Amino acid sequence: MDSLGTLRRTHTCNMLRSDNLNEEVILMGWVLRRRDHGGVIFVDLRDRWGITQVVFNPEFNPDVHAKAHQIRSEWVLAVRGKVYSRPADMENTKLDTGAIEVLVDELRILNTSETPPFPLDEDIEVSDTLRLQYRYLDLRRPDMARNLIMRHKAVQATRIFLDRNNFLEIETPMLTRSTPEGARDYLVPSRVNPGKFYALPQSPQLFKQLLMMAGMDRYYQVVRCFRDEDLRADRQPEFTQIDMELSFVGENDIIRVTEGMIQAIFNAVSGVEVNPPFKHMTYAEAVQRFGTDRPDTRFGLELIDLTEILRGCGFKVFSSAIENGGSVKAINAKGCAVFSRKDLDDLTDYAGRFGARGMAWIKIKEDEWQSPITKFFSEEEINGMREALDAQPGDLILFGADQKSTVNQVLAELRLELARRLEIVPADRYDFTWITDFPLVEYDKGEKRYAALHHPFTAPKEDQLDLLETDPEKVTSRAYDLVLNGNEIGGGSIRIHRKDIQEKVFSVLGIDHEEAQEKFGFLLKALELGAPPHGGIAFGLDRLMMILAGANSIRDVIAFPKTQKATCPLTDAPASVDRKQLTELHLRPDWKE
RNA sequence: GGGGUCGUAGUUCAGUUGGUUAGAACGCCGGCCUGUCACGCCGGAGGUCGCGAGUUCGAGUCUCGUCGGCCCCGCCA
Repeated sequence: MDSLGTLRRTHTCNMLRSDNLNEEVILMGWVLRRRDHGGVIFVDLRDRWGITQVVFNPEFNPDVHAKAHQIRSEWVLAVRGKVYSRPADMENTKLDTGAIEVLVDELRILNTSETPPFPLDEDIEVSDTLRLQYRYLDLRRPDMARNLIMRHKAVQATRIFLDRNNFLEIETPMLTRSTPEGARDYLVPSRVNPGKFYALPQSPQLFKQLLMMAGMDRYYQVVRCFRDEDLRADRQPEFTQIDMELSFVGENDIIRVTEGMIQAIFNAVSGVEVNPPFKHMTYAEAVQRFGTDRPDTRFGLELIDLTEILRGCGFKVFSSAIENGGSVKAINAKGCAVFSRKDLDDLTDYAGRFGARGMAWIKIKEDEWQSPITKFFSEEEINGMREALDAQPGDLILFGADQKSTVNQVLAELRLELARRLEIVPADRYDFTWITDFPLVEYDKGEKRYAALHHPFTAPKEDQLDLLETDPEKVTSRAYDLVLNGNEIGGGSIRIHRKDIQEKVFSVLGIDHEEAQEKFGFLLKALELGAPPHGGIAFGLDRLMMILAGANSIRDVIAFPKTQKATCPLTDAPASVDRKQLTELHLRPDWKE
């Protein structure tokens, strides 16, 4: 006889309702909580579906009741009993199953449990190390279980939607070659080929393009990607993308099909209606109005450019920033003139974290513009600012003046911080924006060369090919990002399908012919052998789920995530390996332990 | 590589100006309790104050170092 005996589960712990009265049922699950009254004993039995109260009554079955006394938290039980309605006024409206209970006639203890290292039944914040060390307990908690269930539903909806739209799910290699562009690779030494290494994919980019060249038309994959970079709340060394590529399409075809996919995901996961088409905004507009290419458009506090109004003004910090090619922009924090000196100091400190060397401000009062810097401005400049900012009494103006990129970054972050402080961010709104017309490349001052903003396979706009040689920074690419509430959740582009253009772009990026052949020869060859026009996109599943789950970190939507040091407290990975393993891999174990 | 912050009972936390026996709540253990649902009542056990050094008559508290968690910059799309 196995440990279940003859018992087999008939219902989950979230299934029984008043309709089931008098049915004999068998439930299995974990003991969330027991309430032992000496006489009657109540146990809240939990599985991933929910909670059902089961009752042990000494008058009904003394033997089972006696056995139930020893039950403790997180023991695993099988119970057989009959469904009863709870006595009048004893229903628990907090539980889906709160109208009923199961009076137990047979109890089978499937397993005992030690006292758990942290409570599973409360919303207490437990330390992350402990949660990850005992992740299997953490995942029993309803919030975490809900997140994983959500994630499953999202992936399921994705597969159904894409299948109906004639996409093929095709797997690409996890062991591939290192790519020079982009993030640091995770490397895997080759035993069979001494001194050579595979890389784990940062994305299946080249393979999915090759699949288009293979005629697969529409490809997708829910795929793990790897990047050996430092972690953040929204960055893990391994993460999952919904990766897609389509042939014979332009930007809008891809945008249309993925909007449908997002709609299907939201509907399946949370029943939230999203309404495509989503709005579009150019990169230039996003940077101008919000200081970033992933604007949170759920609230105002937009950046106002005062550069032209204040050119040559008497305040040297501003005028010299403008003379040096920078800009002056400002945010009108409506009604914030009441901010204290400390509030302003805090905001200045905050701005400092993003490179601001200071933060000028003006409080708009009924009779004056209160600020240490007002005296530097002419009446014309004051009036110009008043008009541009729509400054009204009670407002607070916050300035940024520096190189353009610094001003944008500082004010973009300041804007978010202000919105949080003012609590003006609508929590249950989903604001989608497509960002388009990105520059193809930007100049990397450190590396002294142009770097691809998206990646080196992104197509330039076809009417700007001439600019590639003369003024690469002016070239607009055919890339697009989908931004949701200030988070970049997806990005893609129409790719280069002509060999001559791909070679030209490589050369702009400082990859000479020889290097291009060595690293991307196989792609260039494929472009010579009938490559169709194609493009694609990839969505960050973890980030999307984080937003949908209302979580603060993608760790909360990943079953077994890593700590910020990229370790796993559960398995203790990464770990040392035997000398023999290293030798086999032709690695020299000569570092210090 | 850098900045910030945290580390005290199983858990979440408090701990005054450096002061003698380090507290609370929950949990745990024992007892009582037949309608609770965060059950209740009574009693009890439980501490390498992350680790190491230093200052001091005396360190949970101050200093330095170190390890770890988290947030951020750099990095990363």
